[in-house]
Amino acid sequence: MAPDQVISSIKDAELVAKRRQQMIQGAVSLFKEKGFHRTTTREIARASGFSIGTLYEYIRTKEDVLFLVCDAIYEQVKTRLESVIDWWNPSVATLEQVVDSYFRLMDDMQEEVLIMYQEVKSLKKETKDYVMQKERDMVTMLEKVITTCLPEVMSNQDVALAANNMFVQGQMWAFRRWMLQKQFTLETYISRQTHFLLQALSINAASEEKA
Amino acid sequence: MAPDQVISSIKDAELVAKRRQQMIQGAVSLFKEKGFHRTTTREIARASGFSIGTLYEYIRTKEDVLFLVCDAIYEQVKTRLESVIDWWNPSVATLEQVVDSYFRLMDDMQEEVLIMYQEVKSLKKETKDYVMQKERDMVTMLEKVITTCLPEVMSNQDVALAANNMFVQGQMWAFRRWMLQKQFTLETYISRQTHFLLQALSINAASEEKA
Amino acid sequence: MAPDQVISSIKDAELVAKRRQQMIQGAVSLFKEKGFHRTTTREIARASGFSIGTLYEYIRTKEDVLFLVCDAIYEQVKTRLESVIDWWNPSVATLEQVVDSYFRLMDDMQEEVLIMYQEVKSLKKETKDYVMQKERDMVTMLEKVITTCLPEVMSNQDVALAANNMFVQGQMWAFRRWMLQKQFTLETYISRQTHFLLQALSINAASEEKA
Amino acid sequence: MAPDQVISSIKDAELVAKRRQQMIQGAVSLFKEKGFHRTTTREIARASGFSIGTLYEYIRTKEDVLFLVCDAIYEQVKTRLESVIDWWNPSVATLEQVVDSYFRLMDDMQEEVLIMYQEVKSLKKETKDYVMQKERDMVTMLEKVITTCLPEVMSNQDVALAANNMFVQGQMWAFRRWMLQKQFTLETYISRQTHFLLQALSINAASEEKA
DNA sequence: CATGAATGAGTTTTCATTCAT
DNA sequence: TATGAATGAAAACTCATTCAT
Repeated sequence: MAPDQVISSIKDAELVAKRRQQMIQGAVSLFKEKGFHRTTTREIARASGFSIGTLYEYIRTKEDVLFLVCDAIYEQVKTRLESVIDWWNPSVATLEQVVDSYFRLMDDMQEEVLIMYQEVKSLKKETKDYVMQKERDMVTMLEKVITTCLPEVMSNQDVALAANNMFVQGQMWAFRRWMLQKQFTLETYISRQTHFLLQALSINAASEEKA
Repeated sequence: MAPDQVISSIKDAELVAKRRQQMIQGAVSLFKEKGFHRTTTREIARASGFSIGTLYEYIRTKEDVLFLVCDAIYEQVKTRLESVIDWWNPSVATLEQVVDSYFRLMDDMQEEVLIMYQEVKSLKKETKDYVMQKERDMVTMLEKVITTCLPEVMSNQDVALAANNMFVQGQMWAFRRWMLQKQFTLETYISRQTHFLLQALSINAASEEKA
Repeated sequence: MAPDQVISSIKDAELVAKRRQQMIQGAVSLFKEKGFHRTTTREIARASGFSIGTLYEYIRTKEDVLFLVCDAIYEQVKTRLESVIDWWNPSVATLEQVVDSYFRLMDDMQEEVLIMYQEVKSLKKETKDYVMQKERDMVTMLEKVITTCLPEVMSNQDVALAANNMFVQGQMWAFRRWMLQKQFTLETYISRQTHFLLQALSINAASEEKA
Repeated sequence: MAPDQVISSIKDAELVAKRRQQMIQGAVSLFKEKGFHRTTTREIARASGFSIGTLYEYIRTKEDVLFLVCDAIYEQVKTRLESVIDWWNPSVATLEQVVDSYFRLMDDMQEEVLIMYQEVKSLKKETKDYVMQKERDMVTMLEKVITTCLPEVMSNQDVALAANNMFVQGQMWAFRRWMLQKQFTLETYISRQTHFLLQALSINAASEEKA
């Protein structure tokens, strides 16, 4: 479960998990405040509650911290999103429910989403790919929800597009909050975006059917 | 027009403009490649064709360069977008035309869009606000196009939301290219997004009218 | 016999000897590879087959390891050299035999000789003196061999010089191998050096006799 | 002349030469005192009379300093040795003169010779090869002197061996001073070594001639 | 006796910025 | 105006050593 791309000199796996948990917590709050590049490893150590030497017993490089953080965020989003989907009763209402939950999740995790958006690029290719795969997985999950919950048959491309849009619109609530959160409450934002989404989808489907 | 937030020791305004032009050009290509933080001022000076000493005659801090770059990018996007809008013949076709142009513009400026998305946060509040105002202006412009071109009457909120969605979907083509550009050509992306957008809007309008 | 300059917290002397044996073996192969300074105590512990904590039960500082290693090497050289000398039948042939054995010994222990040459200086005065005394002992031994085996009477100085030359020429085979071992096989090297040595000595003796 | 393996960010070549001269001087005295590994770059900078930042304008890594130092030492030895050889009047007396000068040179540069012997190994292969080539050149020079100055014809191997012996015996005066300089004055050392050398060579030649 | 997690002083290196020429 | 040498604070990372278990 723990990303073992990151090598630790500590043998006790449980301890590694615990310390990394502390580390992620400390680092996230620092990254929120000042970004990855402006945060020093010493600050991370201090915020995690241990010494710089100890920090480096659990990671190899500063980038490892970023990776751990990004991975943890994705994992959290993914877990929470999965827990909400009721695969057994597919219906438009279910879809609406998922959209609602997802948007609320994004609201909860605004800062974390920002970190992802702005810092993932600093990961080196290998680890970036790993993290992005998780994002792909989530979009795929949304695609499945859409396909399952909507009665109309849609092209794969349209499903993909809708899932992407929905995914980004959720994030948009976080990374454009300076703009949106002046004009919208979370409730109206969810409601109007859901409305748009469903109208676009059903009509789209309907019009495609006729054609 | 030139952002005079940034103070220069040089008197000759024309020269300042010229040197900053060189600077922006050099810096953009470096930021594309390695991001703001990993680019050094020496590299910027070299890429701009002058010495580090000269660089500092035209700016006060490294952040100034970032500001100049961000500002220039926004200015460029804004100018090109404005040039395309035909305010005198509002119609759905005009709207479609604007969407098309905007998406193609985003395609052209993928790298620059990425810089914006990932580096603006490194600006200090004051200058960040300045740059974001430009983004606000652009969304406002899109809102006007929507209001003007669509026959139906929509709530301000829905217009704002549609404009934001459209704006972000354009950017999404750039910052999610690793995902989207495997599945879509630019043409199909534009076509399906336009389709979704219009269906959502008109249906939305229609349904609101009835209500 | 075991260098008790180095203090251990462990009481059981036999165990101390055993562990230090492991330690020396591990350290020598590491020092050969990367030198004393570039080798870490953790690596030494691992190569010795126990933990870093255990390592420090048997030594006080990293330098102690170096001392132990140097001491062991000298001890080994000394022992092997002593074992070869036949004090009961002094003759030029015996001398030749000693030279031959010594050079072959140096050939066997090239890496160890290199460690000595390059790292002894890192010992602190006290321990360095201890180690160097062993070197002095060996030269003295060679002096005795020379005096005993050669019929001619030589000045103490000349004997000392000859012993030193011989000693260094043996080491030279190791630390100048990049140069010598392209031009000489061990056999020719031994043969020519022996030739030089004997000619110098006898002639010298002869000439001195005359004088 | 200056080793341009080592890259500097400073353009003014003269300045580079001057600063490196300062650097070498500072570093040599530190290396003499505590060796390469125990000397910090900050100490080198201070001893050179400039800041740590400036130090790094003239080199890339700490190892560069070592290379510069080793190179300078060799260059100095080589130059001084060359200057002493009188190629126009080859004779045994000339050979003796060269030996004498070389041994005195080694006496002058004892500390530097020690640095070479103990630290060259820390250079990376590439630069080590470069430095060692200089040593090879010097031995070659000695070989030429021997061949030219001695009337007898010797095998190449014997010439090479004699040159190596002579070379190492000079260095031996430096790196075994703790042993030798108690028993010998420089003068007696030179005189006896010369004696040995010549006797070995001529007799050798003589004996070979007979054979 | 053995272990290995914790520590933090110390090391090399970078780089934004200044200022004399 | 233009240059580029000089600066030093700050950063990432290492590693000998300790000590609780």
